[in-house]
Amino acid sequence: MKLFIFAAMSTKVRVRFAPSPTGGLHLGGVRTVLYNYLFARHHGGEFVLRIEDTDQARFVPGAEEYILECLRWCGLEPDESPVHGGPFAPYRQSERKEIYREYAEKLVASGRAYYAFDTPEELEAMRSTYKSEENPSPQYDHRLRGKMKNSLTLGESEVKKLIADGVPHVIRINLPENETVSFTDMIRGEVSFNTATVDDKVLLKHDGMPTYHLAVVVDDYQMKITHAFRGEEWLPSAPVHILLWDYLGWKESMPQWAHLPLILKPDGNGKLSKRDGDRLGFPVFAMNWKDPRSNDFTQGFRERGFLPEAFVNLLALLGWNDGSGTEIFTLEELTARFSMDRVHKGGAKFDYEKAKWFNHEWIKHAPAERLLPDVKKVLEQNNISVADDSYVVRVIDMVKERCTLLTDFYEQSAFFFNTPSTLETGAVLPKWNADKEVFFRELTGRLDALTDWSAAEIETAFKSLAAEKNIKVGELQLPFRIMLVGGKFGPAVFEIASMIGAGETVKRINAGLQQLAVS
RNA sequence: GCCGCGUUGGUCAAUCGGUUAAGACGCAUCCCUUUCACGGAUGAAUGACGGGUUCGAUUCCCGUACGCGGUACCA
Repeated sequence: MKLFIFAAMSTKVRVRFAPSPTGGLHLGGVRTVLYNYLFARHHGGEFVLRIEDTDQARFVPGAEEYILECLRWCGLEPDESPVHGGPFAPYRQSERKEIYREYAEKLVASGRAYYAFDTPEELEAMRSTYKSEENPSPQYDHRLRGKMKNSLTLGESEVKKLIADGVPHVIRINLPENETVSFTDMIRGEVSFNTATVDDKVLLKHDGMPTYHLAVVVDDYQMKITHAFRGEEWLPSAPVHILLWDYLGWKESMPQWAHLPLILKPDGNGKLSKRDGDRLGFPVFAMNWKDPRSNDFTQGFRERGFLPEAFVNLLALLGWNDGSGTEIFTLEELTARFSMDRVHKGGAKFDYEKAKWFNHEWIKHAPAERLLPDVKKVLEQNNISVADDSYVVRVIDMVKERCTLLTDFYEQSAFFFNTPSTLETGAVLPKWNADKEVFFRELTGRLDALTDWSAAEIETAFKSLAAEKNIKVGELQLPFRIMLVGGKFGPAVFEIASMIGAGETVKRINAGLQQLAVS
């Protein structure tokens, strides 16, 4: 029993999301976070955010904060991160710089890696001299490393001298000539590669920073990561990572891998990019992102009017489903049902129409109180100030089924707050006549006399006058709507009249009468 | 070029050898509603191709085609 408990504790699930802070957070990135989060929560494990900022040239200030804010908005907070802290700090690779060199040197000592002194120009020269029709991109591999400037081809004393002289160099992995590396991917099953086809990846760069290949292995090991999920684009370099786990002597603690399918552009093929969103008119980033260098601005799902619940829901279903046919899930439900073996192998084209449907579903089913802060924000952005929250709550309940995006609440409910400035008179003009004009003129009097300003009373007054005048109620409802709303949309007219009050209703009728007369 | 991974309606997808091949989005028609929606009903639309294995293949195997990813001192 004791043993069992120990085993259970030692295999506690730990996963990580490891983005590089180079720009806005792509929807595919959020999905990777989600699957990590869901898997961790499902198994009672921990979710770590690690920042992969080993490329100083691509570092973008603000990107890390942005990523954290995205996770917060989605409700996918990490247990450990640069700001949350944790037992394995630091969580920024740039702050772990010294750690990596030691392991790289260890690999050199054991012959699994070597120093390489080739300059960028020399590498370029190598590529162009060996470039041919059947080999358009020559690799620094077992066939070519013997022809390059490295500790395999140079004498020991020369290598020592070069290093002592401070000549810039990198450390590259020394891959076997012909070995099969295979592993079991949680999504794809058995995957294997031959080392002959992969190059001697740089492990440690000339500036002392590790490349992703070294850093991901060292950090996953040190942070006790049990399951490593990443995009499918990493599959080809998986053998390098697996060999590294082996060469470093950590094979027993290597995480289980899962390579997630890509999210594809809706038209054509290929990975979905920010450009596709710009081109097709939908967001790709989770939140607004402004690149501090180019000042390039990109709208996010949040600002576009998506609810985080919907965003998370739609992302979960993009590449996974539980087989039941249900599509609307809360985070809690997703956590309970998620499993990696139901993740698809093939990439999924992003469908913005379906994304909007998810949001619409969430808005329709959300309690008005949940929507209140967001709706108030939308109204305020359109210069509608809200004094009475309970009034807005009632408005939300009346119009939410008509709102696909949060931003739709503006045009769907503006008439509850402001007198419409322009009326769509064209909708009633063709059938407008003197009888109707008289009806509305008299209607104002009847309404003024009402003691109980309820929708039912208004409707009764409206209908009995119509009967007296011998006009079909249906013929009168549209004009009434146009006067109150301004257009052919919105909830039941009598409800609207009841909401905006007697004075405002009469005022709008008179204004409408005037417009219909002059036009 | 080479290596790897994929491929069920327009899109997301179920099926774990035997089904009339679910369901959802979108689309169309109808009902409800004398607005717009919501809701309800109906419909059109799918296994890339060729070989095997099998009594039986969408499902398993092998090819081919196509697509994607990788092929950096980027992640």
